[in-house]
Amino acid sequence: MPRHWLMKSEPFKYSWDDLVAEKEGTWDGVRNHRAKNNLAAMKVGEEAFFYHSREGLEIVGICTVSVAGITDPTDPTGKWAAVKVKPKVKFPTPVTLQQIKAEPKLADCELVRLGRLSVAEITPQEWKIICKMGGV
DNA sequence: GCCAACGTTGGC
DNA sequence: GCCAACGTTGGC
Repeated sequence: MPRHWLMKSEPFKYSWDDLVAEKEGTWDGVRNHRAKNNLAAMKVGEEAFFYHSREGLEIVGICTVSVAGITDPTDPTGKWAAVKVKPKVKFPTPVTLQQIKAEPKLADCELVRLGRLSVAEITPQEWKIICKMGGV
């Protein structure tokens, strides 16, 4: 059973459009153990929402894990994990944080509960609801 | 090994 | 720009 994820990025650092332009992006720079555990658990082919934090505050699309279980190239100690992702689809309607908080079924997802977690897991039910809200 | 102080993240 | 939440650090 593939798991689902949500990855946060600040759009002025690395946005959805940047990922699309690059075709494949390395998700690195994570320095939080819980986020790292999520990164390390990802498998090739699993899908993740791409969320814009600080600015936008919305899920803008879905990306697919293309390379899993690599060590973070930006980390000199080699202790942190990273993955590579490819853009899959852009949401016709981005799903905002307000919408997620307003939906009782989504109100206790990791994204809302652990606001500062940069890589969160999404349950299959939450995944379906958010896809529908995004118009996919 | 505990806990207070401090730094960082991210929503508002 | 502020502040709450959380992680990390360092003194004891």
